[in-house]
Amino acid sequence: MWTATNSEGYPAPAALAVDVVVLTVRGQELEVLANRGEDGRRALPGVLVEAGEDPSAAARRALVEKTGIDEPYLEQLGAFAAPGRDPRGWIPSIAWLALVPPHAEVRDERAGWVRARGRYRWAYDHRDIVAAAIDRIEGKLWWSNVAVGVLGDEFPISAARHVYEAIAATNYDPATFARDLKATGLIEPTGAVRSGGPGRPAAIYRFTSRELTWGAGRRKRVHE
Amino acid sequence: MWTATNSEGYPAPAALAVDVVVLTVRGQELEVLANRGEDGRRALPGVLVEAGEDPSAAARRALVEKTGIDEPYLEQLGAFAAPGRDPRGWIPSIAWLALVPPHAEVRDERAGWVRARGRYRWAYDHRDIVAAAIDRIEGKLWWSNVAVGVLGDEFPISAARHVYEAIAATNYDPATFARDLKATGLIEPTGAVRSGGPGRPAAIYRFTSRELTWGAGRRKRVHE
DNA sequence: TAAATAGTGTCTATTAGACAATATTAG
DNA sequence: CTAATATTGTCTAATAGACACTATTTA
Repeated sequence: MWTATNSEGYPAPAALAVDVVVLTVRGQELEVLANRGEDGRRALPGVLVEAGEDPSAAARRALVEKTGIDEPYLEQLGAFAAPGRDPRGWIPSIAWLALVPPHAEVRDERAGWVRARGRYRWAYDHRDIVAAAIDRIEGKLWWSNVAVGVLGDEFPISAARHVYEAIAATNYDPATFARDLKATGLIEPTGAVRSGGPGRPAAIYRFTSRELTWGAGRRKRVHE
Repeated sequence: MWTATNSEGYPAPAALAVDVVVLTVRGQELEVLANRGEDGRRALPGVLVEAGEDPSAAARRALVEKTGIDEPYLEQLGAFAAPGRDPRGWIPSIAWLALVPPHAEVRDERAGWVRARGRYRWAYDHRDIVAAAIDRIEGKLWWSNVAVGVLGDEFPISAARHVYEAIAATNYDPATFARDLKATGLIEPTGAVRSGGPGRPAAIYRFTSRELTWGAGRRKRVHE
């Protein structure tokens, strides 16, 4: 059991942790990066915050340890600090949501992608943290360009649709989806088209900004 | 400068704090409870989390110290833990949003209500925390029953309108407001009516639940 | 009575979902 | 050609804002 006492003589947290919910969309699934522990429980990537370190930097550090991603979309989910959450001692955690492209390299062999909505046994309070991450991204999906984290620089609308469908856990009509995504004002055509498979070549779009931006809010179906 | 070292020999946070953004609506204004410091800067009510204490309990404790409120609407805003945020040392803070009725007693004579959107000098990073609180409540206003924290058990629609207008910083048409608030499904008529001043007596409503509930989402104007 | 507030009804522009119809590619 | 995907266009129901009009109270 880790303990700490501060210079005033009072008990202090033994450490400050960050845990990162790294999400991507692979195939038709929203997936989360998880370590498999010895006891079969999954665990989120995490590190302890160092003295003088900004927690967002620690989250980025945890992410780089597991993947090659250096500039992810990263957003704070909140603090998870219930007593007893960490068996090592009093260690509050700041949870983060990261969105990365599906081709992100996974460096750690103990880590792998699992379905974000799957029913696994999670270590600590990581089940709650993953649930918070899914809620957060569902809520922001149609109001911001969060999906920028998963999509590459340039993409056809259909690729965006697959990402949105996986996050929202629903299916969108291709025509209506394209109309409504364009109406957000978050994407713009590059002018290029992409052929390849069968079917009419698709116009290629990009997000007008890769920073977090709020678009013309849209109330779209989520789930089913 | 407070410091701490954990049992493993590494630097640890000197303490864990909570800060609470206590909001209410008085008159036509969204107001926040603030302490006035010696240097003229405002500061949010806050306490240090005790060992073994749940941070939400610490937030409630900070609130009870300043007001007589025992069962506020309380929601976590997130962790604020940038290095140097607290001159006393490495003290991460978990920020909370509390919504209380306007008649809440203020016990501490150094504390008082100030306009939430006013331009004051704030201590620490409290300006950011207050801004986060305003963003949060604006965003949830028409999607949930958060306003339950400010309104009493029973109220006429006009009282709800004043609260919503202060939070959204806008004016709503009374007829349209009533129609749309009822359409959320979050309120129900008590059957009672209230007369008193001039004008037709108003039907009295209550929230169907005083716990946080999500209603039929509504995209309403905010600001102006 | 006038003034004030509450509540009903209506009109319009926008929007989301569904889906028909057309366009353009690969095989 | 057929199958597959992209894109345009149309229809409808729901919704938000505006506002006219009616209802009921106090002074």
